[in-house]
Parts: sequence; C-alpha cells; structure tokens
Amino acid sequence: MKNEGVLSMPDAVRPSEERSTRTERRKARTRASLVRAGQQLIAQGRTSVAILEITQLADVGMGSFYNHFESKEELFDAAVDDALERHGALMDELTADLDDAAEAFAQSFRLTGRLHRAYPELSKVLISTGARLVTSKRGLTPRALRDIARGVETGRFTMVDPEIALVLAGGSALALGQLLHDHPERDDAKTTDETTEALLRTFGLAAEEAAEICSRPLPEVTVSLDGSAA
Amino acid sequence: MKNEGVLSMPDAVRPSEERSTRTERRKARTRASLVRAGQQLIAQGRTSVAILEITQLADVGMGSFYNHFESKEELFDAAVDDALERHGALMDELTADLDDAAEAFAQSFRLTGRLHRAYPELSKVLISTGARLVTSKRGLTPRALRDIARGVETGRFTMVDPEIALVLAGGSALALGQLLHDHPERDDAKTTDETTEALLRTFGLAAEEAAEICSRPLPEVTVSLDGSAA
DNA sequence: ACCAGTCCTGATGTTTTCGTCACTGAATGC
DNA sequence: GCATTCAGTGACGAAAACATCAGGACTGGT
Repeated sequence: MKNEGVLSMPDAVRPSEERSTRTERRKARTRASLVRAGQQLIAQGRTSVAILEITQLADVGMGSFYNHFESKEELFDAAVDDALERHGALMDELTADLDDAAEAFAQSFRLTGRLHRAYPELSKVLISTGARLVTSKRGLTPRALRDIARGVETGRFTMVDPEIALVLAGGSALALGQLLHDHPERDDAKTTDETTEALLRTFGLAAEEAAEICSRPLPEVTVSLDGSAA
Repeated sequence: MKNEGVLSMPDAVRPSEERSTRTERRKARTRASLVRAGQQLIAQGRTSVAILEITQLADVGMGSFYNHFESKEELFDAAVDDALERHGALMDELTADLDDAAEAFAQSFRLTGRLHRAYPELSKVLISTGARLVTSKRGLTPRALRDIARGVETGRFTMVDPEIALVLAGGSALALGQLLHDHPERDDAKTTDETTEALLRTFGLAAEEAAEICSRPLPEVTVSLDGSAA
C-alpha cells in the first residue's frame, strides 16, 4: 500500500494530472536523490557499495532507502532506466519535426555521440547498460527501431532487416561512447559523424547523401542528470 | 614473498620453459577452478556473491581464494581476461592460413556469431565485458584491429579509419550476441552472416563479393570454458 | 627417510552490511 | 484546530562476509 505503479515516470511531475500534493513532491524528490546517487555510482563503476553510502551520497536518511527500493539492484535498475528514458525522450523531442527518417536517425546518433563527451556521467550510465541496450524495450531502443522501420517503409533504407540494423547502430553507439571516453584526444564530432555516415551507407543511402546529411547543423542541447533540458 | 610476477600467463603452462613440476600444475589447477567458477557466475550475472560461495562452486577450500586473488574484482577480471584471450587465440588459430584480410575478418566474425549460441556461457562472459571490449588491449580486439588494418593496407577495405571500423565491428559483435540470446527463435547463422555482410560492405567491399565471402563454409570448431579446443 | 618449501584448508574473531522499527515532524482533511 | 496519515530518520540487533592463520597434505630435493 505504499507506492503503486508510479515507477514509470518518477522524477518529473506527471503532465496529465496536475494533482501533486506537497507530500508527493517531497517523496518524488527523495526518490530522485536516490536515483541520482545511483547514477553517480554507476558512472564511477562503484556498484557494490553499502546502502548506507548510497543514502549518504543522496543526502537522505538510511531508512528512506527502503521506502523506495527493496534492494540495491532495484535502485540501479531504476537509475539506468531513468537515464535511458530521459535520453530517449530528449532525442524524440529534438527530432520530432524531421520528416525524413534517415535524417531523424542520423541526428539522434550524432547527438548521442556528442553527448558522450558533453555529459560523461549520463553517457557512462548508458554505456553501463551494455549490450542489453539493443534488446531493451525502453529508452533509446524502441525509438531507434521506429526510425529505422520508418526508413525502410519510406524506402529511404534499402537494408532489409530492421533488427540487424539496430544491432549495428546500437552496438556502434555503445562502442563509440567507450572509444571517446578512452581516447580523449579524438575529435568527438568528427568521429561520430564518420560513424553515422558509415551506418547510413550501410542502411542503403548513397555515399554523397550520407555525407551531406551528416554535415547538417545540429540543434543545441543542454541536459543534465537531474532532468532539466533546453 | 608468496608469488611474484607470475600473473601474466596464469593458466597454461609457460610455453618456453617446459619445467612444470607437479606442484605448479596443482596450483594452476586450483586457480583454473576459481577462474572457471568466476566465469560461471559472470554468465549467470551473479557477481556479488560471497567469496565462500565462489570457492564452493570451484570446489576448493575457502582459504585458497586468497592464495590466488586479493579480491573478487581481481578474480572476475581474470575470468573475463581468460575468456577473451582464449577466444582471441582460437580465432587466430582458425584464420591463420587465410591470406585475404577480408576473409579472415569475416570468418572470425561469423564464427563468433555461431559461438553465441553454441557456447552461451563463454559468450555471456564476453558480452559482460561490455563496450570496453572495443578499447581493450587484450583478446579479440587487437586481432580484429590487425585484420582490419591489414585489409586497409592491402586495399581490400577502402574505409579509412581502422578504429571506427573496429567500433562498428566490435559493437555489432556484442549487440549481435545479445540479440541472439534474447531471441532464441532467430536463425543465428543467417543473422550473423547478414551482419557480417553488412560490415564488409561498410568497409568497402562490393555487395556481391561480401555475399560470396559470407557464404563460404566455416571450419568446425569445438571449444569449452575449460580450455579444450579442437 | 627426512626436511624444507609450497599450497590447501576451514575454523575463527573481526568487521561490515543488512533491514527493521519505533519515533518524529510535516501535511492534509475534517 | 485537531487528528490522522505518511514519508523520513537513524539506532540497533541480527546476519553475513571478510581475511587471517595455524595446522595439514603433498612435493621435490638431499
């Protein structure tokens, strides 16, 4: 009888129903602090810390942890989920007005590449998801799959199997992030755009068109782990 | 004053010096049991178990753990390393006689794809490495990089940046494994070969040639986690 | 046959972590 | 106002995990 199915969109105020009492907001804030702390720890690769340390990092009382999660695993799952979903929603927002599936895909991929450098903490949380990113039903994956499928439908992509395309794209996005982290000297924009270009060609676009799409300007974006976006 | 710098090549007998006393072999066996247990646990995703449980799974005494490793992390690192190195060496062996870099790359990739189904435990250990696979200096990665570089040198691959090629290939290999695990109904050979084909095309091969290379027969292979290979 | 060296072993004391629970204070609704 | 509800809190007893160490087993050399 504590919290029911409110896990889906934890942090931000539910847009539809404005009914948010002060108590609910405080609860959400406490939860968000914990999720945030979980993300920091994941980014640092320190996922086997004591619960006490988590709550201290989140600056909440020890007991509060169990008001929201039953185990560390549950918290870390929620933390990854939150990051994935937030990133996915952001990409959605930034590519909503693009009619061309190829361009929508390219923009998302390129923006994600930039993000590895611009927001390393968020990026590391995404990377920590590992390969199961590509079979996840949440966050980025369904959106990428949708873009790819739309590209196939509209004849932009001539490659047949959307899931193989997703494997190529998702795996590359992951690996690209790792590469950029481990080689800070690399030009992230250039590397990302070249990778995107290669993917577009693989999906069936002509070389020149792929290059052209990847040279288009990108929207400015500001995100942070705590959810603000502009 | 226990063991000095003998960590580098733990398991197998040092090839150069044949001096392997019975005591050394016993030690190696104990260590191998622990590594093996570590791999099983990684494959099951249970990496936060008590050390006691690890030694029980390995069927060695509790104290033996500390004869070989200082922490769980060290064991798991060694376990991943072992799997990576073993896999890499196997691929090397099976593609040693191939002159064409494109074919060597394709064979390795296709064999790796088959392996995800044929040896799910080994595969899961590899996948657990995550994206840092592509920047690792051990195991598969340096070999793949070598094949790709050779392909570029010999003019088989016209794509310029070997590291971007590696990102595409490594990320895809990872994601492909995950896909095959999560969708048991998929034809692993077909899916793998299509992916390989797409990669070859991306690297600059003509479509027909890529298809032809990926339809060639593969060598039989038998591996197991404990190291036997035929 | 004996000795020295090395690894194996599990019982043990110590330390860490867990998860509960009774209490607190704020907020809500009557 | 006043009572009730609910999330927050941290101290505490219980449980688990740690890492050591003294003794045992096996080896290899003398």
